[in-house]
Amino acid sequence: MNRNKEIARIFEKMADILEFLGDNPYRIATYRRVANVLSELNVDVEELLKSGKIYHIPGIGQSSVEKIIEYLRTGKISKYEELKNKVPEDLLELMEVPNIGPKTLKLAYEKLGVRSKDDFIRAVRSGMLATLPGFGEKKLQNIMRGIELWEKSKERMTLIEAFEIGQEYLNYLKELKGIIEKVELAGSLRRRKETVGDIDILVSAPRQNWSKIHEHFVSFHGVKEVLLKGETKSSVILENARQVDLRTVEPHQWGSALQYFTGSKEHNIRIRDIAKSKGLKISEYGVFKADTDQWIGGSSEEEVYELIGMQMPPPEIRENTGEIELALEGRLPRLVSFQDIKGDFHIHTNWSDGIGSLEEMVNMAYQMGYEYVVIGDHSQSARVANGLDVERYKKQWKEIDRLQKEYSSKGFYILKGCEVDILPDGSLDLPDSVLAEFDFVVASIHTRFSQDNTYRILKAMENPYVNLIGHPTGKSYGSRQGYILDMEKVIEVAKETGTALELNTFRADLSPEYVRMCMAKGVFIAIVTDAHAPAHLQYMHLGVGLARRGWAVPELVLNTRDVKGVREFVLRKRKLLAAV
DNA sequence: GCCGTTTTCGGCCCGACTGTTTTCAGTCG
Repeated sequence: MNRNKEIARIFEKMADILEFLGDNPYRIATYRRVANVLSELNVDVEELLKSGKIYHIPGIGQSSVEKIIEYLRTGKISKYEELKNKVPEDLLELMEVPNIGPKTLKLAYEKLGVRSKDDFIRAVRSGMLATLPGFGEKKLQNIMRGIELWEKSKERMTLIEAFEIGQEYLNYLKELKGIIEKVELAGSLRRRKETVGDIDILVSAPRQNWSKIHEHFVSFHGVKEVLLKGETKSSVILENARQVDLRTVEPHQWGSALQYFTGSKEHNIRIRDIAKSKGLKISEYGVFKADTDQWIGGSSEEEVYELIGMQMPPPEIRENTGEIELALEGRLPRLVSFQDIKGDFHIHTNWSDGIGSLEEMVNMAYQMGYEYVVIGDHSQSARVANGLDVERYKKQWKEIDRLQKEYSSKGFYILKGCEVDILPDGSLDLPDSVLAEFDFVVASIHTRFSQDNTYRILKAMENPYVNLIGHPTGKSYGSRQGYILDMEKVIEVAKETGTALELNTFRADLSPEYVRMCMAKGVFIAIVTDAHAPAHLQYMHLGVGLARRGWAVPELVLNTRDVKGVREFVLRKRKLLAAV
């Protein structure tokens, strides 16, 4: 799986270099597309090669296949080795900087002998860049600001952070009651991507209101800088260095605009291509007849897709990784939705490292409209997290029993659970005799992140009382890479033992690719919030979004089961491994 | 570089904003 990403990275680099060199833009787009396809792939590229399926992946042609074969055989791609010598790598990095593109870099490289990032910054400061044609004072300022911005915000926002900012901005814009018609978050945030670059907001309103809306938008209290402000488009930087973009369209353009600004780019390119083949043209302003430019629709997203003869894929899967083909055939699966969720399997209380009391946490779960919640406080070896020993778990159970009496009449169940540590040798932090008394057991790794932990997880799954592997990859939102793990093996053993894998909303652990692998192999996932405070439970809908990105279907999401179904899941494993 | 119910050659998604121009190039999404 990692090889897919490695090859993808090389194709991405080659695209950058070719762009710098001023190569054919369509070849560059092709390289980027290959990179995108490879990194989203849920099967190892060598397998696709063996089965010949790689030749049927749209976007990957003969020439790319040859490069992939070369990489698998030699570990290198000669075309890349050759291209690498044509431009200093340090300089290419600057392609990520806002307001600096290939043309600017090329010019600086050729006319000023700029060879590195520092060279470039010196050339700006010393006024050398200003001597080039087309570089006025404003442009230089923008470039300098771009560099500052880039250095400050190299890391992207987590989905949760982006959602919170987006929601606050949304509420602020809704103050313009009667002036705006509809307002919605778009872009990668709407697609529930694990990380978000900047926040896109779309508003529909009659044209005469637009300038008032953009004025209001840039006057938001958290705005530090206005990057641009126009009639249809504005862009601001907030105090926390995050960027927010606003687009305005007329009410009848709402659907086509929302479709367009939701993306992904790869998805939209295909959509427009399909429209074109049917004699239509799609832009953010609507669906048009290609020959006459006559507007034929686009007030709703459904209508846009219907006009080009396909189902509407949910935003979360609009990545051009197979959803378009299925939508054209009318065979999109029904993905899990928040309404299907009946409980949360992994929350903490102030018995360990949470800040909510047992009662507060349970009450919040009940308020969420759930049927049950699993209390999953840490076990003893998690000392920094105030982990519980057997005696304290038993005390907690009494408290749960007391609370349960109160909630029984409401048809709500509090399941006794724990997040038991998987120790370095793969054994568990609590004896089987105690584990057997829990209703539901989550097992997680919290130590030795730098080693291959496959054996620990496999061993934990072999335990008849372990129902769910907590944050299986150890990843935490890109900030922590996660340990080395043979996920294919983990998924295989999860299937054999009847163990579920956790999709952890806070960490965005279990990537979409892995969720798709689980779905393909018939392995259950459980979406959890890992809440450490009552309010955290509300992020469940974002966890559902992450699961949908992995094409999760309700049948294989444990949270869609009622309490009886969950107990059956637990019992089935115990029987399977002959523990009862 | 990829692709084909008009095509194995000749196309390839579409538009906004900015800055430096005076009709357009560069960058972005």
